[in-house]
Amino acid sequence: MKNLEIAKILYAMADILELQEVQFKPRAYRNAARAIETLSEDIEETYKKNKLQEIPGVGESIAEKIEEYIKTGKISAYEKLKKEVKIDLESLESIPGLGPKKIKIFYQKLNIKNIKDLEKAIEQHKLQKISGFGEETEENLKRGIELVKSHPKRFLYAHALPIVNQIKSYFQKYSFIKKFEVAGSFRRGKETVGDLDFIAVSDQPEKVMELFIKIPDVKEVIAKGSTKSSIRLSNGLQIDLRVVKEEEFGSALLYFIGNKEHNVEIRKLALSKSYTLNEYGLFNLKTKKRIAGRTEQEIYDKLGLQYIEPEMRENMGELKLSQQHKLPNLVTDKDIKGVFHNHSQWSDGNNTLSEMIKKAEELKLKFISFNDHFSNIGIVNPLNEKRLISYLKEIEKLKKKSRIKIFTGIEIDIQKDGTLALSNNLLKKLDVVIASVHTSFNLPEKEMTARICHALENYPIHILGHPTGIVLNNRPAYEVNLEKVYETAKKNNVFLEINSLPSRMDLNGEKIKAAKEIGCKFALSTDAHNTLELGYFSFGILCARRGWLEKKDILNCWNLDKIEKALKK
DNA sequence: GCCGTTTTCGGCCCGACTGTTTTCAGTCG
Repeated sequence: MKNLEIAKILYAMADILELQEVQFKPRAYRNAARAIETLSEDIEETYKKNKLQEIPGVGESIAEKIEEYIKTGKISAYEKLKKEVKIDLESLESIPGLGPKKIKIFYQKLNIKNIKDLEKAIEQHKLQKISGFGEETEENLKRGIELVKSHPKRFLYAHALPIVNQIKSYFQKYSFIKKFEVAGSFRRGKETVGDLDFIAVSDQPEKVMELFIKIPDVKEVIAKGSTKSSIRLSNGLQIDLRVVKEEEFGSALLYFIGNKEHNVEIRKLALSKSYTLNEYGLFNLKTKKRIAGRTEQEIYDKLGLQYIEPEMRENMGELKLSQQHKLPNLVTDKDIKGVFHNHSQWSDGNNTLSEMIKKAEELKLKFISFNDHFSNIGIVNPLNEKRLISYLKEIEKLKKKSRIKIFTGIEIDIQKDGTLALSNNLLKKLDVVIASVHTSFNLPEKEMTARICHALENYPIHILGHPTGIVLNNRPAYEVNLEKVYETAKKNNVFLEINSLPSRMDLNGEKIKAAKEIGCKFALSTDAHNTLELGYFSFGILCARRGWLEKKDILNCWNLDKIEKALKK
């Protein structure tokens, strides 16, 4: 798949054009890049079908450039732009407080091309000598560089969750704060968040701001105004807070939940209906009179839209469905009857089988599936054929005592050549076979795709475990043609895993949506290695909701009879 | 460069805060 490569080039072109102060084109390139980045189909296929211009944001000119890339591996317009601008824009733009305009000035005056040059210039206090720049700009950029170097760009959702809860309870105890809510990518349930956004309703915004910059663990106050402030915690996480009036709360939520592209589209829609929308409300364009703003629902209603769940607000076609009142009825935590893919002390888990069962009962689950490792990787204390027999015997015993349904199973490695280390006869004796890639992550795309598809086609596999192999902030996804994997999974009745571990969230929402469009079904896994993680299925639900899934798409939501039937191979 | 429920030409979302210099451009979300 060349989708990401092409998107990256278009983004880079947008950055350069912006630097050259070309009007409007940067946005056109970014729109196209984003659409290509999230395209479920291999763009070469789209090209072969002569449908490039059906991608939103792609017109004649960009289509030609994509064609050129597919044919030659290059886009000459990009090569030309690169020659004109020899600046490492990507890394410079990642520094907070530094945008295209300042980068341009630094380049023209001081020949700064990258972060290293910038650091040197700051050290020698050269920036201050440029008119319009002072000591503080230098200091801020210095801190920005340190930040970029020292902290991961994004925080895991699950790591942000306790911080969100602490901040909420910190503010909710004050009577002059009427409402306090989290927005931003956290509210949209993204698997990682870059920062946290909060909205408060209060008649005394200054007082809220004073409280905010003094919350425990603040390392730095980035900005402080009368209604909007930003701080950074000592762990590097940035937190923004905006205070609004009661009648503005809905429009403020809408704005701060985002995402940005969704906001742009919804504002354009407002304009087309002779309204204007900002964070303070929906207004009549001519009279400037307020039409709505107190709740999100009110605004959606006035725009003729069905309420859109935050997890869907990614400008991926949700607005169109909302206009037609045809949005999916998203799955919720309550719809989950049980969880797949759990480990115990039989392999690399921390708890015994019975401790895990007890916890599942406490969580009011109706079933649990045990899938300890079957592998030749020593570090996970894997099952082998001999130990598997004892494992199954113990589960049989526990089944008799348990109040909930227990599925037997294993998580087995898909070996480098696409084979599994257990015969089909033995595999068929298990209720749930999960097959995953745990070794040789660096295969070329073709080999990796063939490896996974071979396993799916030749073994009685129920679930493909963590299909991309990504470990967030740690290991990239392996190179694989996901579209082919999805198609093969569908053809062979293999459920795609939604792995709920906070560091995996694999498949994520975007990929789930693409797989759903191909017709795949999904199984929700906890991949729990202890009793605590057994409760983490809500993280997987976030992915499912971001992937537009309904109850019917997820095995875990079906009746037990239907689940058992679906697991017959 | 893209796009169309007024449009195939003329638009392209909107506002707060900072740092610098005295009225605003740049950045960010």
